[in-house]
Formats: sequence, C-alpha cells, structure tokens
Amino acid sequence: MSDASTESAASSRIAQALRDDILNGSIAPGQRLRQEDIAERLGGSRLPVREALRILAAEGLVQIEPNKGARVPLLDPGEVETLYRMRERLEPLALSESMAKLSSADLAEISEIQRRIEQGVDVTEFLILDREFHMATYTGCSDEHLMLSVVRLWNSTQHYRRAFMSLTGSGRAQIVNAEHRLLMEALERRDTEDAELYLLGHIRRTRKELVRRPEIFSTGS
Amino acid sequence: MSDASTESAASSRIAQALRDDILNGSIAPGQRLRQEDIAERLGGSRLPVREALRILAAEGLVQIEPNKGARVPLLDPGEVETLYRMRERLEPLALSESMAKLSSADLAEISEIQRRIEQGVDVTEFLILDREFHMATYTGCSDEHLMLSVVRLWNSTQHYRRAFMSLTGSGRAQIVNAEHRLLMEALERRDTEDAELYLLGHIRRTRKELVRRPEIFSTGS
DNA sequence: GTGGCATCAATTGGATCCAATAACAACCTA
DNA sequence: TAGGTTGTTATTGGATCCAATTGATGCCAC
Repeated sequence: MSDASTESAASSRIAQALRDDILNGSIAPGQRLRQEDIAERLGGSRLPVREALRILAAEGLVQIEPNKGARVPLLDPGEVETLYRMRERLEPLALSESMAKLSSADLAEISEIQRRIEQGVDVTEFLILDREFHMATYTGCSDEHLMLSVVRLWNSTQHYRRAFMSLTGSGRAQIVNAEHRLLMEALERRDTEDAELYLLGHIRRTRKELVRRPEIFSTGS
Repeated sequence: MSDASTESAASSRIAQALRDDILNGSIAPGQRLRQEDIAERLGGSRLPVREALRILAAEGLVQIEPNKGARVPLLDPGEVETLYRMRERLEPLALSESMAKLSSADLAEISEIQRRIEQGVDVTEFLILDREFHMATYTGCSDEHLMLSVVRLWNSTQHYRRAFMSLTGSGRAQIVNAEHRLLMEALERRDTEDAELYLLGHIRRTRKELVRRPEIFSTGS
C-alpha cells in the first residue's frame, strides 16, 4: 500500500495519515469521517480528502455511502472467518515467492524482530511488531498485486487482532512465539514446504481462536 | 466491484464506463487517459473523472503517476504467473463458500451458459461467457472481500486472456469445455472437494499455457 | 399525546478557476 | 554541429464556490 509514486502528494499524504489513525485505533470502527474536519486537521482543502477517502474505500478501510459520507466499517462476525481463510491461502504463497530472495540480512532482521517480541509484551507494541515480523518474511516477494492483497487483508483484520489482544492480553504469547520460531527455523533451512505449512497453521489457529470468541464484536475497537 | 451503493453517481458511472472500455480492449494497455478527454466524452467535469481514475487505480486497471496522468498498465510477463497462482488459491475458496448456497436454479443457469459456450465460439463472446460461467459458480459466495478480490484478479488478467485467445483462437475450446463439464458435474453432486480440485486444475493448466507463450506480451492487447 | 409534514441546517457532490509541474521546442553557445 | 538552456504550451493538482441531498427539529392537525 502507499506506493507513494502512484499517488499525488496531498492525496497520498492524507490517505496515509488516515490509514495510520484507523489501523492504530485512533479512529474507531463505526466512526463517521467528515471531510471538512479531516481537511482542517491535516491541512489542505476537501478535494484531496475526498480522493484519499476513495483510496481508503478501495482498500476496505472505510465505507462510502453517496450523500452520507464515509465511516469506518463496523466489525462483522461473518467476515472475519473468510478474511482469515483468505490469509491462509494467500500468505503461504507470498512466503514461497519471497523465500528464494531472502538474504541472510533479511533473516537477521526477522530474528531481531522476534527477539523484541519476546522481550516487550505491551499489547500495542505486539500488534506493531507482529505485523513487522510477518511483513519482513515477505520482503523477498516482489509481486505488487500479491503484496497489495496481503496488506489489504492485514488492514481489514487489524481491528479484530487488536480486539482479540485486548481481551486475552499476552496470554497466548507463548504459542505465537513458538510458531514464529518454527517458521524462522524453516526459513533458515530454506525449506519452503515446511515454512508454508507452519504459516498456514499459525493463521489457522488464530482464526479458530477468533471465531470462538464472539465477545470481540461487541467491544467497540 | 461496482457496488453502486458505495459510490456517488457520477464517479461510479464514469468508472464503470472506463472499466468496460479497458476490459473489452477499447482502451489498450499502454494507452494514456487524459482527464479532459474522458470528461468530455462521458459528460461531466474533470472532478468525477479524477475520482473514477482513483477507483480504477485501486483496482489495478490503471496506473497513476503524479503530474503525469493515468495510463493502462502494459502487460508484464512476470506478473501474470503470480496473478494466476493467486487465482488458484482464492477461487477454489470462493467456490467452496458458494457451493452450499447454490440453488438448482443457479445450477441451471450455469448449465445454460456452458451450453452457449459450446455453441457460439466467437472469441469476444467466449471471453464474456467464460467469465459469466465462473462468476455464476460463485454466486452463492456472499463474502464481499473475497468476491472483490476474485473480480480484481479477473480484471487484472483480462488482457492476458484476450491476447491468448486471439492467438490460439478456439483451438483449446475442447479442453476448456471438458473442464467446465467436470466442474459442473461436481457442483451437481455437491462434491466440494472435487469441485475445488477441478477448478484448481482448470486455472493451473491455463497458467501453464500462458507462461509457455511469451509472444503474448508483444501483441499490444 | 402522537403521528405526519414542512422547513431549515449541515454535509456532501460537482463545476469552474487558478497554480504547479512536466513535456516540448527553439535558440544560443561552445 | 551537438549539447545545454530557456521559454512556451499542454496537462494535471488544488482551492473556492454553488447545487443537491440528507437528517433533524419543530409545528400543526387529528
């Protein structure tokens, strides 16, 4: 996302700012986005704001209704399962496309991120580092379409991840760390088959935990 | 795509018109899209045109470079393989989500489309009917994210399909028809596993035929 | 007291105007 | 004559203004 070269300065800048606000929870699901407020807050007129909202709508981060404005979509119990099933199918593909090109420096970077995850256990920071960890494993994947889809899926599921983590705290940290370590070890062995399998299991287990906790969907963000 | 309720009238109307023109080849890959021309041709000012171009850019149908305008992306030998690998993973998922909800009326509709494919063999019409056939098998899939991704993949690969068909004519029609019939038969048996497998094979064979014919990428559209 | 209707404020959608950027061409200089 | 530079034109990006639609509030009739 945010391929800066494909967007004009103002639109992409505003879109990125809104994207950050939505993903880190500053703008909660269900909240209305008034064009003039955004224009005033981020600078510029309403026009680039409108274009930014269209960009975000295409990414699934906001919904636009004609003459009614844009709002952050509410959590939907039905959609989360399919979103995770899509992740289960696409992310192993991205990983396999990436693996051949992963340098040892990339592997070191991944390892460093995981080390930090195992040290600091703050929920907000975990969400950031976990995303960085997985994205780092995909750095070798040069296909724009595929990576765009993967990022879109992460964006669309970000609210669920945060709601889940807020509920469980870091209680499940041990399992996640074990899965990450297995994945890293397969990457270092350059074993594509194993790596895909561990990743699939990682996402699938998360999906099953999510659907077992319907209380997530009542907790605002 | 084109969830009309989520876009304002003018933007969505113009986006749909441009989308049709791009998908049916009226606007060829590499061609520049001047905002004022479009505004004049389709009615309206440049503003809704700009929003329409952003919508299409998010769908991957056009590329926007700041201060340089929008153009239809050129065919890229490297991207087609990954796009088809994505289709191989996502479309069987869409099919499995769809199957439980397919009515016998839906199955009759699918059968009717296939009957027409086996009669009329015009290349342009084949491209339309083939798309209708597969989309008809996904009508039971109610997940918006998943269907949006599937449609995006079909849009992004449309140029390759047309270039391939233009080269081979209807020479491969027998194979496609056989695969479609196997798929339909599995649908009627309500055998999700078999249906997914046939669909996977169908897409995978097409991918392999495409990558074996690099001459596709030199033939404009 | 309640339901329906009308009017009014708030917000978005669209058009026109102006500024900035980039492609292009002609000219000047070495 | 070739290369760089400068000026001109075409096209996109952004701001302001006006129109259209929505939703809310208050009023009136029943």
